[in-house]
Amino acid sequence: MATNPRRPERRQEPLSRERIISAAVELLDTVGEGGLTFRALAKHLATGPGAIYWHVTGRTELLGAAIDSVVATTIAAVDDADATPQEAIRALALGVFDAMDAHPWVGTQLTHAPSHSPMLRVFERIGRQIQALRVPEAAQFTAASALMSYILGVAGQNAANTRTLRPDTDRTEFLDSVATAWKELDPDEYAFTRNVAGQLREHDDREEFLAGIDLILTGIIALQRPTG
Amino acid sequence: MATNPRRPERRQEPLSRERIISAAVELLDTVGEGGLTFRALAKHLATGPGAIYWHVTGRTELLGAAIDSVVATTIAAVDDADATPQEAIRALALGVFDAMDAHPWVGTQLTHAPSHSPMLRVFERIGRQIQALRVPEAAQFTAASALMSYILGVAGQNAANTRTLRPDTDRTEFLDSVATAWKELDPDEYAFTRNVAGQLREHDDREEFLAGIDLILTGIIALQRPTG
DNA sequence: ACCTGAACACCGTTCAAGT
DNA sequence: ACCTGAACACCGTTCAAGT
Repeated sequence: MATNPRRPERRQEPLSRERIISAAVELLDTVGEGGLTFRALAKHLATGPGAIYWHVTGRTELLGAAIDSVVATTIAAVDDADATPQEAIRALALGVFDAMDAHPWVGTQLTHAPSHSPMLRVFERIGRQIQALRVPEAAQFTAASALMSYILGVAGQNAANTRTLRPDTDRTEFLDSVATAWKELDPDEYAFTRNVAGQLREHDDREEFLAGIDLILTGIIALQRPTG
Repeated sequence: MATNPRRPERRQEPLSRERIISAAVELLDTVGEGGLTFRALAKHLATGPGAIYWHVTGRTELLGAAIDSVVATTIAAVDDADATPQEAIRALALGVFDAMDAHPWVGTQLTHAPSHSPMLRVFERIGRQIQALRVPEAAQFTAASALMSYILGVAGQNAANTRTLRPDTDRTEFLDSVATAWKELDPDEYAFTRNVAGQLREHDDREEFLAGIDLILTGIIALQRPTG
């Protein structure tokens, strides 16, 4: 018998940085940030924890590489060839939003990444559209940064929410529970919050996110220098 | 000799939730997020790690209480009695910004806090100004959320930066090094980023932050319903 | 009621030893 | 060159035992 039909541990390919990172992404998606352990990852790759260190310097770099790979793929997939600058920015922002939605840990790690390289990719693509919007040079950095910060903020909050959530509760159920909690706040101290609790219940995360982008875009367009 | 002039361990007051939290804030400020250990905290309070659990359910709650106390104090100190809505929002945002500056860990933990209560305080105060700006009811939630997300995004980035920084490097030195790194990026892939690298060098964090707030405020004011 | 600190079940990371 | 896995130096958290 030359080949064993069911090897219990298949060590298909040799270990590689690439395989490690994609296994890390898988683990992050399934068990969350806390579940990404060198021991768990090693088991997943049918090896010992030490082996990983040959390809990766440590946990920080591993997390960084994981987001980088996810964001890079997402950003590359956004097609803004025939779009107006505004449309392109919305498409880009939505791309990041959907990536966070699929991988909630991206939201937290986006800011934590020491390389900053995933953020830099987004920043560059936003910036090009800012230029296309004829924003004066001196204000271009501000405009692109504002959009970037907003996107990061939403990412962080979304990640925080999914982290708080029981894995089985769905969106509307969650929003309902928050809205109910808000309605029970002290009427004097939290008058506004109580008042908008209803809007929270019927809100769509993606639309709300885009509405925020549009607010900033309105502000940016007000900076526009004349054509010609 | 009734009193010992130099008691080596002074256990002034009994342990209390309050003392634990303020010791936690002190530790976070001095040794950072990673340095806040139950063992270190216990030593600081001249007790054992187990004692802390009598007053606090665990590390998550402790961190939450720590930001809550810092943000609550900051927010309470912001006086917006005689300000226009725009001025009040700027003052509020700057308050949070300065709190983050003094306590870099706040930036990260603001989103992580499970109670969300520090964010809720800010949200409420922003919201009241949004109402004063005569934003239509249906858009009030969006407007307040956008400002909130932006503030959180900047907070997160700031925290990430100070975390990356060697404790001794100062602001301008850091900005210079980032600007230099940006100038060395691939000219085709990062044309925009290279282009604004100069603006990064001469930028003021606080002003940049406020400029972003103003962009969003411009967008919000465009939503304004007519007076009367 | 509150505190103590040893003990438990984990971590990330290192490193001698293997192939 | 690459992998192995025991070992080290930590964690947060628990809990019997003390006051």
